[in-house]
Amino acid sequence: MKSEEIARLAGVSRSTVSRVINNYPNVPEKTRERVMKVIREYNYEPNQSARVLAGKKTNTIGLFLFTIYDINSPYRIYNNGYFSPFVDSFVDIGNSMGDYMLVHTIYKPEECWRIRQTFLQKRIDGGIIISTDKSSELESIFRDVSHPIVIMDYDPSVIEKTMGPEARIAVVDLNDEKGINEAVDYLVSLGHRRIGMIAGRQTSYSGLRRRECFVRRLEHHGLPVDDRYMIKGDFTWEAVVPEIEKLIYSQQLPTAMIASNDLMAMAAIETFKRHSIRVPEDISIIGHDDIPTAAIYKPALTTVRIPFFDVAKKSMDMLSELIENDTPRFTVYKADVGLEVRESCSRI
Amino acid sequence: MKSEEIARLAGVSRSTVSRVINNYPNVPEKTRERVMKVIREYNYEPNQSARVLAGKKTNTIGLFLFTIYDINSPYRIYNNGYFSPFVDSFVDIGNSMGDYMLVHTIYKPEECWRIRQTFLQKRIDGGIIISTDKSSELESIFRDVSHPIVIMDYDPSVIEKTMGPEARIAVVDLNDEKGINEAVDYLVSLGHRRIGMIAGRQTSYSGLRRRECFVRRLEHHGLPVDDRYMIKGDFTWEAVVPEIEKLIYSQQLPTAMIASNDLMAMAAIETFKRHSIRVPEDISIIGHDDIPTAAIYKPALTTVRIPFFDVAKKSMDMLSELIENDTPRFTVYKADVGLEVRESCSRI
DNA sequence: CTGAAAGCGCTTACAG
DNA sequence: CTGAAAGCGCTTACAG
Repeated sequence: MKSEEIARLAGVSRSTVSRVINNYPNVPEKTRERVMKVIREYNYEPNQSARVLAGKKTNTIGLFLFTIYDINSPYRIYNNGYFSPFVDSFVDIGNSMGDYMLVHTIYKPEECWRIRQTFLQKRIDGGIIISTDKSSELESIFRDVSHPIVIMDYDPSVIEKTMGPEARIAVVDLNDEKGINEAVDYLVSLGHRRIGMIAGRQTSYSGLRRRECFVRRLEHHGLPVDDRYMIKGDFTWEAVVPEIEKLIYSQQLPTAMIASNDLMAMAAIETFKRHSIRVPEDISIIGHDDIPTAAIYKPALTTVRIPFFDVAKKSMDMLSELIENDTPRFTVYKADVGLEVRESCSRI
Repeated sequence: MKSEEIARLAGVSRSTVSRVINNYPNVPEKTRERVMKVIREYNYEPNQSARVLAGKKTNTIGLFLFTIYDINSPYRIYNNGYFSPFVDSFVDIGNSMGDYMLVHTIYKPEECWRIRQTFLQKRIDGGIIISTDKSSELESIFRDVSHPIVIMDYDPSVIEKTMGPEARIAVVDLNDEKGINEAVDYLVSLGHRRIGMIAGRQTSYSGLRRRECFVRRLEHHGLPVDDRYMIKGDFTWEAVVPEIEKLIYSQQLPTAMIASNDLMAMAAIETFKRHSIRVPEDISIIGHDDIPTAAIYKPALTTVRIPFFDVAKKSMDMLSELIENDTPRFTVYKADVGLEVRESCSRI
């Protein structure tokens, strides 16, 4: 079934059918009705490719996720409580806006060409990129591609520097400073003075920055930044366990630790438990992100909450904005985060 | 940049450029090289819409998820440990096969027209449908749409009856009988005789069938099927809590229970714990699915394991098969499941 | 082995 | 308000 047949059956031209489909005003109600009747009767849907080729939008949004796991790891991307709420939210929001969502997983920077390809093939109107690590491959996309992009977890200043003159990019940033400050302040208010950190990968924007904020806040309170308590993690469970074990063997424990994500917080808690160090009785732990399991976990995790849905909504709104306006521009949005107090910390 | 310009720059016709792009054999290596060089130099990617309009495949697969949650529920689809490993796997597998994945969430049967629309607009070559409840809307799609579809969690016999003569449908089914039998047998081997079930929604294929298998297996062992121990759940956490509380107040507890999914198993465990009934000391619990959190949970959940990745892989293979062969056909694949023994059951 | 030409199914100035 | 016609950027018989 194509528009030509609809036209014939309704006794009009293809032009008129097209006007009806696109809801143009210049067609009388009676004609519109007649055409719609035929369209409904035959379950007609216009061919997407023909429409796009003739100049319409694709109504498709690309969602590109840079996973932190190896493709062979059994812990894959969406299992990661950080990504799945985002995928969830983005798909829902896109669908409810009438858009189709193309979801793509990127395992290595070298696969970035996939993003460019998707744009150049004109499969999507715009893209959401959830990245973690700084990569030159990604930055080359900011330079080349003039299509609307919203990016999360990337240093805004780097983007502003790298992006080409045609770029239409928005950055969604988290107010990490506020989140980390609240976490540190809370521990201080509970009497803690020996506070450590389980940091995220330092090649990532958020991993690096959360660590900086942490150090600054300790100094603000006049507390020592003890290198022995600064654990190098990489956002995954596996990397944390041996580091925490080393810490335990050193016999020098802090009284509290802040992790750069919840998974690492839980990995630490499990490791402490296995060595009969109780949380929160013996050591207090704060996570980051508030992934869905954080609340179910025992002890329920005190953590810095990311409002996943709101962040996704804001991102999609910004993307729509960029899609509608075809003038190059650059915007940064800083999303609010806040400490969610549960059971994993105690007064000293 | 379009093929015409590439042709001009390479000194050939658009036909030849097309032959190179599509990797047709009838073009000499030298010409191919020359064209490829220009293509690479200009980062040329053929326009997807033009290709499809001219008769090529879309290389896009639709993934349609029927969620069990209300769109307003804070527990949304991917948070549900059942869906997210599937989304994960499907996206990965599709991407690695060179396909694009269009992910769509369906909250109500009335939204089924979205699936039909996606097919009729020729956005996808085929679709994966992960359903839960029987719905006439979905069945009307099996009747109308002649596009390749793989469907999970749906009664194969119903599909075979409803599908139209042109349908190219494959069903991926789980060997629920084996899973439930192993669970019951395991509890019996631990000495349990008063075994209850926390059933899934009885409007869903798997909810209904797991219950049937459970009843049959109890009878096989000559054990009583006690209505007081048959809890009505609906696969969600919220519905289980009050039912378990009713059971607790009745003062008549079974010594073991099998839940139709892990979430309900955990909801039951949490509720028992709150009433100082210990798992597994006082009551043994078995879940179903082996969602990612099942292993981290305390007590680590003994559960019937669904091999998510393998099931997804098999589904995608069957879908590719259906896409390649355009003769109508119907296939059923029964995926293997098995009991994963952990800590949530004990000898009586 | 290669190119000219038709065609895929729409949309959109343009003319009336 | 409406239709004829050009055009979007490819692919694919077809002819040579």
